[in-house]
Amino acid sequence: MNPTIKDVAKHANVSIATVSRIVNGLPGYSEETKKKVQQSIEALGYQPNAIARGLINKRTQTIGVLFPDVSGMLSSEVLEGVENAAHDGGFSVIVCNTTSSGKRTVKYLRLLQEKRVDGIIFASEDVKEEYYKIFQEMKVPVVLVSTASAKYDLPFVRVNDFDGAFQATEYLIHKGHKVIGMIGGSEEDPIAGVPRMQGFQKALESNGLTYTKYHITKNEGYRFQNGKESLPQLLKELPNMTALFAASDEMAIGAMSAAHQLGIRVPEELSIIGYDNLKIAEMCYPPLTTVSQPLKDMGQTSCEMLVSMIKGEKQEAKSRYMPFTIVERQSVSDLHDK
Amino acid sequence: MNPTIKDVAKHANVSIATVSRIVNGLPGYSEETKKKVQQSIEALGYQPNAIARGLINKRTQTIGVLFPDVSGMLSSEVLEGVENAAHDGGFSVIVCNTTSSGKRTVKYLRLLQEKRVDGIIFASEDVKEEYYKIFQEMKVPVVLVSTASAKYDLPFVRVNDFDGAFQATEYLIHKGHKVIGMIGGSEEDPIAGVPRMQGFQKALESNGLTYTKYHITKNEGYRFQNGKESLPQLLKELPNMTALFAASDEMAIGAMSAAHQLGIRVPEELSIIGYDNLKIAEMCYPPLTTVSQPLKDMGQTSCEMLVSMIKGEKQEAKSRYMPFTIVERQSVSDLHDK
DNA sequence: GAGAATTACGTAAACGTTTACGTAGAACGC
DNA sequence: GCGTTCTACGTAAACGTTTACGTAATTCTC
Repeated sequence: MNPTIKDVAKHANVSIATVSRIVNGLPGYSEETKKKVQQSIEALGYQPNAIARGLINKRTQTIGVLFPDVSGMLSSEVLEGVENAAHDGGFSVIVCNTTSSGKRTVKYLRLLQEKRVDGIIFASEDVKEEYYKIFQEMKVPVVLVSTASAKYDLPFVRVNDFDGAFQATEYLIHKGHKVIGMIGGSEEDPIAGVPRMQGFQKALESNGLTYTKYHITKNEGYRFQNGKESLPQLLKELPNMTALFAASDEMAIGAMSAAHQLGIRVPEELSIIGYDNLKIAEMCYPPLTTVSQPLKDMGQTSCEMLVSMIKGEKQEAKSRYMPFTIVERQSVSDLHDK
Repeated sequence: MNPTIKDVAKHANVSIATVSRIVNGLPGYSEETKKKVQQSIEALGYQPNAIARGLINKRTQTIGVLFPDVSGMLSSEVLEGVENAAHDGGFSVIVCNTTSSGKRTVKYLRLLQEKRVDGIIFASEDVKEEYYKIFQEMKVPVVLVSTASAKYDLPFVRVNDFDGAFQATEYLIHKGHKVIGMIGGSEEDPIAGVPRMQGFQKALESNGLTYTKYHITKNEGYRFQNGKESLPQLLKELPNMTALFAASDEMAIGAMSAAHQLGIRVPEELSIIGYDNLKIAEMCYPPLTTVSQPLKDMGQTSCEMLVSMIKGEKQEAKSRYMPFTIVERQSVSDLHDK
């Protein structure tokens, strides 16, 4: 098997305690023995065993990350940030794909509990009571990213969706649009669904434009297909609509795709603004104007928060709203120009 | 702290050995004590400590996955498959983002070694000697996904890129195209770069079409931007080109984007076929015809192979070429129809 | 130059499991 | 009824570390 600290000790003719001290940079040995031991380590190719270490330190230097959809573009950008910060902080990350079904989440949480992860990042999903109980049992820090919890006091990192939607809508209004529709998410979704619809509604109303429930189509998810199917619906309700706000980039691009098929030119006949700023937003044609969530940053800061909580620096890290921006590309036209 | 096996033993008035046997389903106790112990486990909320278990079993039930670009769409789809299979096999996955630079790869490999992962999945990157040495030191199974190694005998899971490129090109030829360009990857890349160019060349030549080095633009990467910049170049060399094969979907979509800007209609004036079949392939407009790599499947089977190697079922799992297919969408026109 | 403080180690317990081995009692064979 | 084989446990070592504590030798203090 791999050489252990004992082998090194024997080889260098010292005790294991001394080797341990040298490996961990603790004081208590001469320069001479240090060299001797380091040579033995080299010679044997010794690598400390993190498992044994974890057992005694009660620290695994590992965090768990739960995503409802690992392969989703949103998740993967957040993951990149998380992984980055974790690595910088000396942690590894175990990814768990909860597949947006509850049963698997609990299984994963139990697994992470058994593996004694030092902390958890929980993404894009609502925190159910069941989950929260396990969090408490585990007694490890948890931070929510791209979600939040009304019921439980857990630190989160996200953008203010109400404001984001509000400003996206006002952006369209300022471009001279008067009849604006929205492709929305789910009314059941208190995180990304409802606030974006409310922001949209508020923007219309505070700018003196009419708002009815027919201005929004509701969807189960936030996928391409949802957007594609929503456009015709919306068009039926609002035939003279000149612009629309989609609650996700995927839906926005779905709508663009539907528009192409219907022979509606974007942005000449229909302006579209999205939400997320995924990588695809600049790849589609026309490039999508959208509300940019700093996804990677969000992953990164959430992980930094978690790490500092683990290290005990901040017992109660406080939640953060991340800044969003509207990135202007070419899917929105300015009616004033005509 | 969390209750340990000792606490359970005390609570149930048995020895820790008995508790261990019951927890692990080994024989050697009466139904009566089993019940008693299970009740104690319930009462205390005992969860076995996987770290302690790992220490003694020399099995962590964890695998490491190395990607050069975690947030890339290709990686994330593969990751989903890997995660899935790992979970089914009772393993957790630690993700590592090697960021396509070598230095970090070695650091990660060392880390995985310290954490005593049971196996490694290595994706989309060339296996350098340095890495291979560590693989050997670690003495754990490794499987390559979406890559392969000429020098080292490591099992891989991938598609045959030469064939894929060949068929993609023939697809265009069968649609009546005579002047076909390619947006290629890197000549330095023996995995995804060279074989795809060779497949392209071979297809042209065996169908009696002219091939020159000007038929291919070479690129450092496989990204959107590479494709976008390549189209004008290619058009300069081949002004009467009617179709092109891009070595990745991102590049294909980059080319589509450039075409839009240049006022070239796809597919009427220019047909484009991609490679990968990422999710964006069906989201762009027009939807991209492309050669489909079963990304998720590849992740899944590579992980299944790894797990069975870990379990010792197959000492030497053999490499697998996965089937690709050409999925026809709307970015290629049939010249015979005119 | 004697006592105190410091340095440079070594010893052994602890972390939470698994498991080889031992053993007392029960069941069995005849 | 006596030896044998099971059954149902318990004991203790082992996995590879960290670390509190002990101790001998060295250095310092005056």
